[in-house]
Amino acid sequence: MMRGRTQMKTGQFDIMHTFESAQPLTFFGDYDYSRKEITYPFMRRLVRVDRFGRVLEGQGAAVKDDVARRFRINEDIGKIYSGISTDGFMRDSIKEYTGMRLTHNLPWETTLVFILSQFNNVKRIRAITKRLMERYGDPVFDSKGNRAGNGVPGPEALSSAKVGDLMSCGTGFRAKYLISAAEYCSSSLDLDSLSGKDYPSIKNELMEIDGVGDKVADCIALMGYGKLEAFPIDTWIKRLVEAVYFRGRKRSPRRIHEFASERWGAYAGYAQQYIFWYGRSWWKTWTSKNR
DNA sequence: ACCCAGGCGGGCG
DNA sequence: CGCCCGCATGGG
Repeated sequence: MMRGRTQMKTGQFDIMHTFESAQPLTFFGDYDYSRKEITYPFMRRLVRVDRFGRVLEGQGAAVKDDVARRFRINEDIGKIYSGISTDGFMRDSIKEYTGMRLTHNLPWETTLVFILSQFNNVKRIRAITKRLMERYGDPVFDSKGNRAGNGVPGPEALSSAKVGDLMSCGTGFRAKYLISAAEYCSSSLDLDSLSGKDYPSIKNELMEIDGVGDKVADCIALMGYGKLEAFPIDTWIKRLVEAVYFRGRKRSPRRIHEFASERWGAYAGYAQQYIFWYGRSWWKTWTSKNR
């Protein structure tokens, strides 16, 4: 782990891939394609980050700390790459998306986004999240003190929402899950208090939330708590792992978890992110070639 | 018209 | 334990 680094080296951070790769920031943050800058809400302030991971907007130590944690600035990604470069598929995925980093977001933001993700698509998750922010989020201010939209609504704000109101934001059948999760996380479970616990404990606690199953719990553990050994298995990961590593034979999620843990160990979550994002385009050419 | 999308809970054998 | 089903909604 390198110390004292205030910005990421070129090649270690690709801000566009990081933003686009269907992580929480994709859903509640924004990306300026010409300036190559991400903006996102944090503690009622607008935070702006450039392609080197430098903070351009947002005052205070809390903001600086959040940026460093959120983009994993002090992480040695070269070490992780060598750990997950187990074969040609992994090397190709890293080559294609070099600099794509896992983000480490706030637990509740991550929970909200991935409850919405179930049986849904990336574009729609983003649209729904944006609508919930507009309707239920607290206002966020830029460095000049001007209002710059709303933040992600906390569990308190959503616990009193009506199912019908959430559905009018497009949540569909996920409305009831979101409300019960908000109630649970604003009364029984303080998500932030889980931060110091280990991966299995966190996952078990998360799965007590109505609407959070195995896959969503792994996503929250990975992208909301930074547990890099978590390996979320969605439909893409399942069929990609089966195709690449099991000659297309069906494998249960339990066996895929075992496989990922043995193969990529403490960095399985990073492997998962690269398999997921690279594999979606790989799948199209592979299936057309093998028909 | 039909199919699918970063799943989950509930019911069944 | 594994399997099957329904579920809201919008885009291809």
